[in-house]
Amino acid sequence: MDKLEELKDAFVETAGQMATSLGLSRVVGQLYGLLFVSKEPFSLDEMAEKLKISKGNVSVNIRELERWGAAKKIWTKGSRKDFYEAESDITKVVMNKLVFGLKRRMDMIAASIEKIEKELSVHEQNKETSFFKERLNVIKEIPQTAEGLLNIIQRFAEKK
Amino acid sequence: MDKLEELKDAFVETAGQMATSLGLSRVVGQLYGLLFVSKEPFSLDEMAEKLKISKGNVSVNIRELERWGAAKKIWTKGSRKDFYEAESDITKVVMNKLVFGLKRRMDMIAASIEKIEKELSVHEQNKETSFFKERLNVIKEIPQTAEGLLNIIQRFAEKK
DNA sequence: TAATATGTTCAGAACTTTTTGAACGATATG
DNA sequence: CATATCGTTCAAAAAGTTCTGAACATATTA
Repeated sequence: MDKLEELKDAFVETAGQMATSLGLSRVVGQLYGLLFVSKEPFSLDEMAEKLKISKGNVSVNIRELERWGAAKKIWTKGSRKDFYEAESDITKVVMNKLVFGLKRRMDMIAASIEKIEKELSVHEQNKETSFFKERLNVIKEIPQTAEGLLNIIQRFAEKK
Repeated sequence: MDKLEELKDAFVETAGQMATSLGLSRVVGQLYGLLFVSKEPFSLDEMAEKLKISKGNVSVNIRELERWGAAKKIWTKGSRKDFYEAESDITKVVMNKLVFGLKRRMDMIAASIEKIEKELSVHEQNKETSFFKERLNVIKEIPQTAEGLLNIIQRFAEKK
């Protein structure tokens, strides 16, 4: 195999690992990597062929990338195929996706804790409940802290 | 069932979700939650009973918590059982674990990319390789950016 | 309109992760 | 020393996740 192709493959694999490290799907990372190092856009079939995965798999994951704004469809004269290319300013897109997702989860957790706290306050008060309340107050700080951090990260990403 | 027990169960479940959101194991989160809202330490069997999971499962996961410094074994007079209680200053511990893990992965990725870059530089130079190089330079920023962010987070956590 | 070339869907297969529980070793008790 | 009570281990089961590919829908071409 061509040495250049080998290096591209290695890059695609690294992109897959990177995605995994960020809690995203491996195939999504590989697809993005593939498009990112190619000047030419690729069709579904080409992507499936290059990554040795099924067309169905590509179809689902490429649309995921499109949904995030990380890949875009290219219309090509004289072909019925959908071609895709990488949106090169990916960092912001992925960052936002991650930050937004984490924020949402933190909000859900904060809501759960508040609900418990509220129900606890209408419960009979005794030593056990007051210990529980104390603990809840400690734990409540986590989503708050996380929220603060996520804001910092977001500002950091926007500055870029 | 006792209302207070119900609320504690809800809390334990929330702790499990929180762990999941941070990329940790659900059971580890549940175990920590269980210990965290209990004044009394628990034995293996008690934890298994409360969470309705096997003793083997508890054994493995409680040691994980212990390894992180998030739970500690309590010696109790007149009992052969191991009792555990929550280390209450968990935030820093978990934060460090997460940050450290992410840093390690980013380092690995940075190394992969550098390796590719190096091999590319000894390859014949043409239009295609220079495009590839350009792209590599863009992607190289990601682990660098992440590293910077992780440092910010770490400082943030230490301030707490 | 029929045939062809696409992208999409989703049931089941393949793979991965988590959990169980029986077997085991270690330690305490009688 | 025999028995009972622990915690640990790990093979196999269960549950969860990802992938495939055949069936299908839609659009294009002849």
